[in-house]
Amino acid sequence: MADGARPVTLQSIAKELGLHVSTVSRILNGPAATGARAASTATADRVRRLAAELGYRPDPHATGLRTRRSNLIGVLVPRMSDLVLAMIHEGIEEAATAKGLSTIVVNTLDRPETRRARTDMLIARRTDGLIFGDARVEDDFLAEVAARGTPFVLVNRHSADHPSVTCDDWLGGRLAADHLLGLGHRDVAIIAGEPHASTGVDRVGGFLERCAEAGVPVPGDRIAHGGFDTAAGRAAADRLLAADPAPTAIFAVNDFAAIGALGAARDRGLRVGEDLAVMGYNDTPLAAELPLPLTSVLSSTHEMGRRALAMLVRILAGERPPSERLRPVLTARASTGC
Amino acid sequence: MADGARPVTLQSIAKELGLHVSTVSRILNGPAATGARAASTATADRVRRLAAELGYRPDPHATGLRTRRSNLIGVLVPRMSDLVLAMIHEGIEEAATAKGLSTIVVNTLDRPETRRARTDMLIARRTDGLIFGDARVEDDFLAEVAARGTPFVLVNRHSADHPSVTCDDWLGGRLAADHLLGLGHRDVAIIAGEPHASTGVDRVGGFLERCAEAGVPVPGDRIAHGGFDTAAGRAAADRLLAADPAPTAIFAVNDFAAIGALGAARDRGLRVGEDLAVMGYNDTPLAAELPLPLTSVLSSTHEMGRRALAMLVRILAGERPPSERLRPVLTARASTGC
DNA sequence: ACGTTTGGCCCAATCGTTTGGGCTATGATG
DNA sequence: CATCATAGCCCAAACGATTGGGCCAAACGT
Repeated sequence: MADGARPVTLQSIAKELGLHVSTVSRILNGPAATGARAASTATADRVRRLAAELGYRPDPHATGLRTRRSNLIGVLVPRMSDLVLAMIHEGIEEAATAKGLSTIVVNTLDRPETRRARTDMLIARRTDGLIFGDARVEDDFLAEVAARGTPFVLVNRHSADHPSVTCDDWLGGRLAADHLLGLGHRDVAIIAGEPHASTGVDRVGGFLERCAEAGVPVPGDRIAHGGFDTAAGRAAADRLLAADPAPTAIFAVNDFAAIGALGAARDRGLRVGEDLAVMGYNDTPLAAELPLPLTSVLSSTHEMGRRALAMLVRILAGERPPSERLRPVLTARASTGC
Repeated sequence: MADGARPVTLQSIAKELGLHVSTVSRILNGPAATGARAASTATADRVRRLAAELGYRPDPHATGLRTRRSNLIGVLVPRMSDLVLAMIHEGIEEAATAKGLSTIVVNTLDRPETRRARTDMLIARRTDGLIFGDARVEDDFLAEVAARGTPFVLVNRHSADHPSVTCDDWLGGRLAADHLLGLGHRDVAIIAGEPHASTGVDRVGGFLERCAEAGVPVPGDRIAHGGFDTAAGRAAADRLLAADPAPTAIFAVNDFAAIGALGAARDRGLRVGEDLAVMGYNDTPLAAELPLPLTSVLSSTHEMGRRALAMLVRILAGERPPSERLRPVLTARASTGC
């Protein structure tokens, strides 16, 4: 506390105590090993005490300049207003804080130019590493970033063999299919999300695989692509439900899209959970609390974020950790008649 | 592009061109005024060309060390998984990018210790200024931060006379009351959110004021406090609807709380829009797309974020801009029978 | 023809830390 | 008693950019 004018630096502490700045530096920050050799315990105590009293905080600019490490991690997400990404970021931040790192988050809006510009900016800021939450199925840009030598991991979506932490979306898709098939549905439709996101692609893939195993065909016109948000979900459901006969169940690869589907169903006078089964994905906090609780598949977003950061830290330390897939869990609720 | 080993610095450019580093610095960055006096246009061109070719990016650590500016803004929010804050942040980020600034966002979870720790960290990182999205009605901490000399603005919630950009929540509350009164409701209830947030307090205040003007009393047991999320909204609505007689309309100060109320109403067999009117606040993208579209009051979150950043920039420039209140707009939908 | 301006640069200090080497007593060792 | 290790410090050179002053020559004014 109690500064006001002059910032407190190693210099000021050193002078105050009649020591050399390097001595103070080693005491305050050096690894215990060096610290021990650097000064007597008595001196070290005096230094630490004064530093605490003065509220000394090393200048990250100076440190960064010298060490070439900023302790900053860049996080790129399509947009933070997507709840899933916001929760992942909370996990990232939690883990980062524990490691003394901070994050700079940027919204790329899933737009290549924005993404490139923001990535450039993050690298120009000398972030130590990046976490991409907006990987695309075919993603040359990532290879480019890798070639430039910037360490990064992917989260939520995977791409090629770049290190990533994701939910096992393929399995999640299978679980979803399993659930609907178990309820007796034989004519199911999918709101598939954007084709460039592995999340959607895998969920659909797993779903279709399971359906195929059960001998239930899902023709192409039962699959509607589009965005991950409510409006897109509503539009997609409108298309699907316009068919005659209409499907008896809809699997949306995202809770918000599922909510849109609920709206579309209602507009058609369908009773969801009876005439039509609807399920989502991610098990957002909202899903359980909706007027009509939504069956959904939980992907542990928070945990994904934490692990992504942990993985990045390992990479920064020179390791080459393998990608991770988290286990999804299905929770059945009223929207599928449970 | 095309580096690989040695980072490109002013030095490397200067040496390559047989110039002095200071000359290169002035050309590349100095204000046009100095730039002109710094070198001939021919030299300036050569420098700029080479810099571009080599992909020179000034080292922010070095710059920051020298200039004592990091071009980083710290943003503190209760949590980014609150859609309202996420959207505000998008606005902040947009405006920040345009000014060459970046943001470090942290979640304070509305917890004082977390908040203090994260603020310390942001200051230790030498952020140029802070934006608080988690101001409290009685907030000594802000005074403390101000006393330490850290420039900041508040966004979304105001407190004391600290500079802030908020929605005119009082007016918003009045609009809400106006709407319900206009529909003939004379027994209304409020899901009021947390008492430490000015958003909730003001919305309730304006609402009550308008009701009083209309001669419609709203007794204390018609006001339920709690969180801003769906679960809290459901719990609050459960309490309110348990009364006999039950209110005919509920004003929730937040869309998510309103969604919870929708659930509670449904569980009681009430037809929202007919037996019971429910309205929210913020006009989240979700509100219009819900199975039962929600009447809500729009607070331009994006704009709020942009303005908050603009205001902070002015403060950093030494000005003392006045606080701003943005105009809310009510949109009537099916949940109030429209 | 001889100041004086000024265009075009270069010098060097500085910001705060980190870190590979000293340097000097003191105590232990042979 | 000479030698050596060691504890406990100090020195100084970075890191990369910024910035108030020079300094020199060419152009200009009278």
